[in-house]
Amino acid sequence: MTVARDLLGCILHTEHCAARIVEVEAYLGEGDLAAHSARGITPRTQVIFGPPGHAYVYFIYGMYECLNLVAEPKDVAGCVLIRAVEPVRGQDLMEARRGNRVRKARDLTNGPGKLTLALGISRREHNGADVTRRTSPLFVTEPDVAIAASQIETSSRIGIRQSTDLPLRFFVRGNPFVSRP
DNA sequence: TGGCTGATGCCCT
DNA sequence: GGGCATCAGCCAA
Repeated sequence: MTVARDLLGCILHTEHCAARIVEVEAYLGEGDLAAHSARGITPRTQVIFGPPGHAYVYFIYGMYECLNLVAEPKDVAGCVLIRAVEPVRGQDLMEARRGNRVRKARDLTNGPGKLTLALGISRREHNGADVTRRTSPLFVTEPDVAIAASQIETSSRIGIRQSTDLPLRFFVRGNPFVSRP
């Protein structure tokens, strides 16, 4: 939960692109039925139970991939879903990868499935990547512009059917790339 | 502007 | 075989 808030403002880097994280959701280990880790270790969820600072990329609804960052020590479940980012570098490439249908700038990366497409993130190439190393195909660096605590807004999580009441979604107030206010 | 729906593949029971 | 941490397009107002 603390990690989730700290990730706001951080910069996510892939090979040719960089983007600022503006919306996240925390998924806890115990008692959080909405989390993929709720039923223990499976082939899909083993990364979540590994060391922190690694990427958990999963496939959903038959066509989208979503990016999480593992937040808890080894053997403890807990991760942060990256829900929206603001492009910083490589915007042309993001547009090319998203296709010509994108009309407004914010539609490029204002959702978990959209940002993985735009940044070129996939299970095959990025699941399990160590995001603390600059040599990694996917890594995170400190904020270029600090996000004040007063700018962080909290809400319940989006798109889930279990544990819908927990206040575990965090986003930057007023940022146009946030998926929903 | 907001609500509904089809697309589509994988994971787990 | 059911359900899913989604998205874009369509429709009614």
